[in-house]
Amino acid sequence: MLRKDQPGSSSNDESSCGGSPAAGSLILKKGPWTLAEDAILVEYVKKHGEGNWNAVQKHSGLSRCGKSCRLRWANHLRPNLKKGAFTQEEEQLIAELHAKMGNKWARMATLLPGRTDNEIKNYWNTRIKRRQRAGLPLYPTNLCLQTSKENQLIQNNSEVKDANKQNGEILMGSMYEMAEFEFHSFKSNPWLLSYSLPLRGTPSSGMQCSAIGSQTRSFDKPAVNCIMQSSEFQCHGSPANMISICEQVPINPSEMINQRLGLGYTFNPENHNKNPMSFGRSILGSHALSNGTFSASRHPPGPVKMELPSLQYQETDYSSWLTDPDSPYEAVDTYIQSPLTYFSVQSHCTSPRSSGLLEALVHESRALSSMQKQSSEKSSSSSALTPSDMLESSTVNFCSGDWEETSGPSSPFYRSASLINECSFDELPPCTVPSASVSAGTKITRAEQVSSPNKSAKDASHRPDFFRPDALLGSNWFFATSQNLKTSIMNDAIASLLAEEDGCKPCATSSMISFDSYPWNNMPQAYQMPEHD
DNA sequence: AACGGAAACAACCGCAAATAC
DNA sequence: AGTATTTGCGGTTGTTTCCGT
Repeated sequence: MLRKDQPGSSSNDESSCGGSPAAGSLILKKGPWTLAEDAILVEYVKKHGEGNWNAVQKHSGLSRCGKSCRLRWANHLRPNLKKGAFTQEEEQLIAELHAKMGNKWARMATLLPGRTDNEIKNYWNTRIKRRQRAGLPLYPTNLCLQTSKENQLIQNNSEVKDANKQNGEILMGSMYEMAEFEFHSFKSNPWLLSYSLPLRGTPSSGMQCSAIGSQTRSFDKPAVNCIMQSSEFQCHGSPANMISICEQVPINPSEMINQRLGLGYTFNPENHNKNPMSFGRSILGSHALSNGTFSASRHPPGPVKMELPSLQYQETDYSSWLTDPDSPYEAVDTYIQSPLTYFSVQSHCTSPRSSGLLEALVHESRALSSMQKQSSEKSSSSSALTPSDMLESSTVNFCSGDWEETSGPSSPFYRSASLINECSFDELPPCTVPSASVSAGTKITRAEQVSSPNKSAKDASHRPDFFRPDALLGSNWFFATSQNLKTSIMNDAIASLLAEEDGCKPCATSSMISFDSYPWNNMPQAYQMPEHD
C-alpha cells in the first residue's frame, strides 16, 4: 500500500480538509507529519499564535490544510502535552467521566490536563476491546458500586423529594435538563434501549452502550449478545463476544432498568410480557448506528437538538404520561423509532407548552403501540426463550415489560432531577458572577491574555482554578495533587460537568465550568514549549 | 525468522456550531 | 439576514509496534 506521505499519495482533495479555498490549486499533503513540517508549524504558531489555521498553509508554505494543522498542533505540538500511558488516576477518571457523559472526548480532555480528546478516545476504544475480549466489566467495580449507592440513596430520598415535584419551574427545569442529559445516550446509542444488561449502578449514560457498542471492529453480533444477556439479566459469558459487565453484582431487574436507562422507570419482570412493545425492536428500526458505535453525539451545553423525545413530555401532561401504564416507554419508543421526529429541544427554561405537534405524536404513538402490543402479545407470551429463538429473530423483545405505573419519585424526570441534585449541585461552589465572556464561548486570545492579565485573573476568580486548562497546564497542579485531592477534584469535576448540562442554570453552571470556552490559546505561550523532537 | 493478531497511535473525514463578512 | 469561512468534535480508518506462536 502506498503510504500517504509518500510522493504521489498526496491528496488534492481539498474537500477532505473542509474544502478550504485557501489551498488554491496546491496539492495538500496528507498522512503522517514530518519533523520539518512540525517545525514549520511550531514556528508559525510562535509567530502568529493559534487560530486561522487555513492561513498556515498560505503563510508558511506548509502543504497541509488548516484542519490538519490544527489537529497536529492540538494533539502533538502544543505545549504541556502529557505523553505516555494513562495513569491509574486518569484511567479512573476517564471511566467515571465516560459513565457520566458518554463519548464526550473533548470535554473529558478538559479534565485530563495534557491529554487530548484523541488520546482519550483511542484509549477508551482500546480499553473496550481489551476488556471485551477478556470478559471484564467495562467500568471498575468500585465505580459501579459507588454509583449504585448513589442511585439507592436517590431512590430512598425520592419520596421526600416528590413533595417538591409540584414546586414549579425550577425543579421542572432540572428535570428537563436531566432528561436531556440522559437521552443523549438514547439518541445515539441503539444498544442502550435495545438490550439491558445493566450494570448495577450504571448511572445511565451509556455504560453498557459503550461497553458493547463503542468499538465496532471485531464485534460481529452485538445484537445477539445483548439479547442473550438481557433476556436473563445476567451475563453467563457463553458467547465469545459477550461482555460480562453485569455479572459482578447480583442484579435486580427492576433496578437494572432504572439505572440502565437513568430513568425512573421501574421494570417489572413479572409483567414484562404484558407489554411487548420492544425497545429492542424499536431501536433496531430507529437511529441505530449501523455499526453499533455508541455515540453520545454532540450536544452543546445549551439548547440541544435531539432526535429523541426526552423532553417531549415537558410539553405534555406529566401525570398523564406517568400514570398511563402504556405510555411511558411506549411513547418514547415510538419517538425513537421515528426518524422523522426530529425535535429541536430548547430546554433553556423556555416554556415547553407550545407545541401541538408533540401532542399529536403522543397520540399517534399510543395508537401505534397499542397495535403493536396486540400483535406482539401473541409472540411474547413466554419469557423463557431459547438462544436459538433469540437468534432467529432480531426483533424478539427481551427488554419488553411493563413499566410499573410510576409517578412522582419514580418518574424519569423526577429521578433524573434527583440525581442532579444529589450528585451535582450540592457539591458545586456558589457562583456569583456569570462569566458571560466565558460561558458564551468568547475566545480569549493570547494577545488579550497578555495585555490584560487582570481581566483574566478577574474571570478566573469566579471559578475553580482547576477548571481552567491553562491553570492546570501552567502549573504543576496535576502532578502535585495528592490522591485525595485528585479524587475530590474528580468528583467535583463530574458534578460540575453534570451541572453544566443544565442550561437552565447559567449562573450555577456554565459560568463556572464552561470548559469549551477555554481553548488552547488560553494555555501558556507557545514559545515556552520545548523543541519538538 | 516469519507470521498473524492485538494494541497503540496517528490522521482523516463529515458534520455542525461558531464566527466573520 | 444571509452566506462563507473557520473551528471543533466525534467517528472511523490506516499505520506502526509489540508480542505470542
